[in-house]
Amino acid sequence: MSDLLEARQVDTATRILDAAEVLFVEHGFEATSMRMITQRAEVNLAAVNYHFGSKDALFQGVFTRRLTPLTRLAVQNLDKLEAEAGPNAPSVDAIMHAFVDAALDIAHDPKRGGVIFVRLLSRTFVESHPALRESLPRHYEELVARYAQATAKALPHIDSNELQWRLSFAFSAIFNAFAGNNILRLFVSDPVVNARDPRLIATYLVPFVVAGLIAPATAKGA
Amino acid sequence: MSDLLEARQVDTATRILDAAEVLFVEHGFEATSMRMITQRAEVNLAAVNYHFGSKDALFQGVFTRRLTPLTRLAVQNLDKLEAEAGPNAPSVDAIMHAFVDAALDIAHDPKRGGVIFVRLLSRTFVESHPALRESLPRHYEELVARYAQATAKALPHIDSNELQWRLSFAFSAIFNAFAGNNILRLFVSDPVVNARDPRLIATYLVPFVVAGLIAPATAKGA
DNA sequence: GTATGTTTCAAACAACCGTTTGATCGAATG
DNA sequence: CATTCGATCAAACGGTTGTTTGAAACATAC
Repeated sequence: MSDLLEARQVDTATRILDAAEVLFVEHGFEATSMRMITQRAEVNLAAVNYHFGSKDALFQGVFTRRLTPLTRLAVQNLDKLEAEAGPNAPSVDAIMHAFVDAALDIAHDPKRGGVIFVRLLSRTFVESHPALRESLPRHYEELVARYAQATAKALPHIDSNELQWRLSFAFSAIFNAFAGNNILRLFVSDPVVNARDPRLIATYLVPFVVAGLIAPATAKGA
Repeated sequence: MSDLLEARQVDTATRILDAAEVLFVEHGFEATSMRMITQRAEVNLAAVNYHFGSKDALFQGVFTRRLTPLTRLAVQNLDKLEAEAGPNAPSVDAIMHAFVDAALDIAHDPKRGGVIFVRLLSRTFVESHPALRESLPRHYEELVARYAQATAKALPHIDSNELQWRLSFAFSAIFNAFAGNNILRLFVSDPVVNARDPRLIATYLVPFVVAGLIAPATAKGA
């Protein structure tokens, strides 16, 4: 068959990954059934187990396909930043931009998952599913260590305990924002803010978390 | 039988609510089965449907029991704050403390749900389950309107669009922190920070979100 | 004591879950 | 052409899901 006309007929495994990616971010892992996935991918029900082994393994497969490009990009951005800064520490603003820009790049590139994967990744971080509690950290260890270390260098007056809390808060805000969870929408019926465009979100997001990170150290003897 | 000795034998419906509260926060709504709930509550399987009608309705029941005291307390705290400030606007720091203190009060009072309900509430906000997407906003409308309005008065130089984003980020950080989702634990194998005591969290949390809220307005023509 | 209305109970319901099976297809290899 | 091997398929697997049923147990009122 002419590989020119029918080459678009994508791989079965890829079709499954694409379908699962969308459904997981829409309904969550537990609420997404095998039958929903295979139906959307237009493949046989048994195809998931044949190609991936199990539903849990498929979940991991969805991530391993996308995760490496993202972490590599985020680390590259930080590398470049530190190279430019030379002996000085890059500013917290620049560090946070390096991270968020990596996510934005992915979000605008459908071939690397696009906004759907960014939302799925964020949602998964927040919900923390057991099937990924072991595999995800391995992918991220270097990334987080590098960013935590860079932030610590930029903020030497914040003790490491408080800084770790602040980074935790900052990433909470970042991941929730990218996950499309406009928390206000949960209780305000008609929110002014409803855009899901990550680039727009980042405009307001970065200054917010930077301000929180660089705030004066909390008094110890409270 | 003597109501003195056996009065502690609590209501069946209450036993179900208590059991469901714990299980929902531990495993999430979807992953918690009726049989898990009734087994923990030591009641018959049919009791849930008899007393609440359905699993979804039980989910709502878990919230309506606890939500009113929490929102009332949070609004009371804000009332008191504004009364003290007179014509002046309370500081953002005081406003955020009013909200967080309400959550802390609940967290330390087992009779109003304790830390378990605070975590469940936070988790539910983040995950946003369909069964509550309609009922929760009604409970919270006044609360959020009041706090948003107070914050707007304290920060007149921030336009309402940006302020709504910032509030969204701030509540993301707050709810995630109380939900016990130490995001860093997801990728750092041995986090320095691992405490779940809400009062300890709040020590670092409030300064962080306040700094983010009161940061200079983002330049518009970027 | 009898009748009334509420609560509890074991059992079963249909529907769905993730997974497995064994047959069948299709293309590449000898 | 025959064989082999990976991919696809309909069908069924055992198990769990939320919910319903009808009888039994209970308390309350007449």
